[in-house]
Amino acid sequence: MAAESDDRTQDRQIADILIEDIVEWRILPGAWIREREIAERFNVSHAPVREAFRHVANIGLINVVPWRGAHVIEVHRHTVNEVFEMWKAMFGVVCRLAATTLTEPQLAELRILIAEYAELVTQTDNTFEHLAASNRVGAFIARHSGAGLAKDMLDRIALFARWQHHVIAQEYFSIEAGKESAELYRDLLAAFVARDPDSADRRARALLRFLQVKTAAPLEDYLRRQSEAVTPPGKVKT
Amino acid sequence: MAAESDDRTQDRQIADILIEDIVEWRILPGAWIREREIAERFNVSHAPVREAFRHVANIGLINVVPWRGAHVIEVHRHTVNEVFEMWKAMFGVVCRLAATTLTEPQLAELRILIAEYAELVTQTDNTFEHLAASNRVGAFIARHSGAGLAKDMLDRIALFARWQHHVIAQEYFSIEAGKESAELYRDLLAAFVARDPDSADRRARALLRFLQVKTAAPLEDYLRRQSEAVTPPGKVKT
DNA sequence: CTCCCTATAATTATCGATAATATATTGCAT
DNA sequence: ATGCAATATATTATCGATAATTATAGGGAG
Repeated sequence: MAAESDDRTQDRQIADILIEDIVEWRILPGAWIREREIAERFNVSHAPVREAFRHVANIGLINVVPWRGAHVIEVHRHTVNEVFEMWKAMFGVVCRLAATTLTEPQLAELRILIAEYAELVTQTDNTFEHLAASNRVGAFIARHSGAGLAKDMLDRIALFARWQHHVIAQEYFSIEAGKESAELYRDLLAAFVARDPDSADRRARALLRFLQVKTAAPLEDYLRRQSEAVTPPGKVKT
Repeated sequence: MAAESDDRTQDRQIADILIEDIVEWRILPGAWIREREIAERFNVSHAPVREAFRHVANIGLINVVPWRGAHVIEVHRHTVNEVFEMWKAMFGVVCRLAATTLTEPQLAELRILIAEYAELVTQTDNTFEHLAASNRVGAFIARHSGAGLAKDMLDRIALFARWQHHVIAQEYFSIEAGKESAELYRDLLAAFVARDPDSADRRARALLRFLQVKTAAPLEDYLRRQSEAVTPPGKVKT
């Protein structure tokens, strides 16, 4: 996450695995995670686990409360909206930079990535692969935009978005939506080619706005069902 | 930083002090900081210091490299620009939210804060107090905007900006600039009162853009002098 | 039966020591 | 004198144990 520091240290490896577990909903929102439990899982002392917790907490996926442990945060309606607003804004910043910094070979590579994405959405209906391919395009732009801090922040936000969308990925993605977003990616590329930062910013936002409206309804549905399902029995504690 | 977690734990306290030291340039950019040194300074073991380093590293002010320690990052021209772009974008997001969530009493309080700021800039020429008052206004908006993640990110970005501006605070701030930015704050408040998110977004950006153009020249000067002063002798290593 | 206080158990926070790693230094061969 | 290799040193990474803290369960009073 932070400028290619080697992931050889245990705390980084553990943090990455925990993050992946949370984002893929193997560890559910609201769940408490204990140092000891994780330490035993990885056969290490709890010291590196503590540091891993700090990493994940700084990403924002868990909340560490002193002498209690850490618990995964939950998905809320206004959080979803907030993440999207941040995502649009920060992706806009990065694309603005990218419009002036991307080199010709990088643009060529980006064109290929987008073409691959456009082809993928017509070939398979595995929505997780669609998402992965889409994320690959975004990550490529971020990586080569010359952004440092902005790249880190965008990565974090995109991680959050991935987490929130994971549970509804199968619903909101369709062939037509895939084609349309591929088209929007091509528009963005055109802005890069034209070296037009303002246009890149606008089109980056437009791309995510499309995603925003596509995901709004299914996510709303999910959250409604979720809250109706768990509130009657009483507060969950585990 | 992360949702009112108690600052009673040592690692949090140490992290906060280190952050303050860096932002106020008592620990200079590029400097290496050692666990042992900090541990002795606070009369603690180095375990909490490690965690504090993780905190500061996740903020982005230092870079932890395995088996080497941590070093404060340096100020670069493109970083300055990047921070401003992020700041504008994220402040825009938060103000967009604030336009719909700020309550009437909060708006009244905000009006007072802005008035205090406007008065302050005409009474004292202590530029650090100007900055502090300005930051108070921004922090108030962020705190009551209803933003969670966005607030955290904005806080981090504002911290970065404070760090980069600290060294030129005396140069870029003038009575006229203070008056003009107070006016821009009032415009922003008007957008809040009108409950107009789009306008709030635009005016938030305009406010920071004003600061951006005001700081650009002095900061450029500083960086030029800085690089001319240190490059001839050779690479710094401490 | 409910509420409050106390004792216990579970968990984290901190410490001190040891192992692992990278850099700097020294000696040697060229 | 210079470049390379082995060694020495300094520093971090990890571990195991102890101290500090919180939540909980149980008992007693109202």
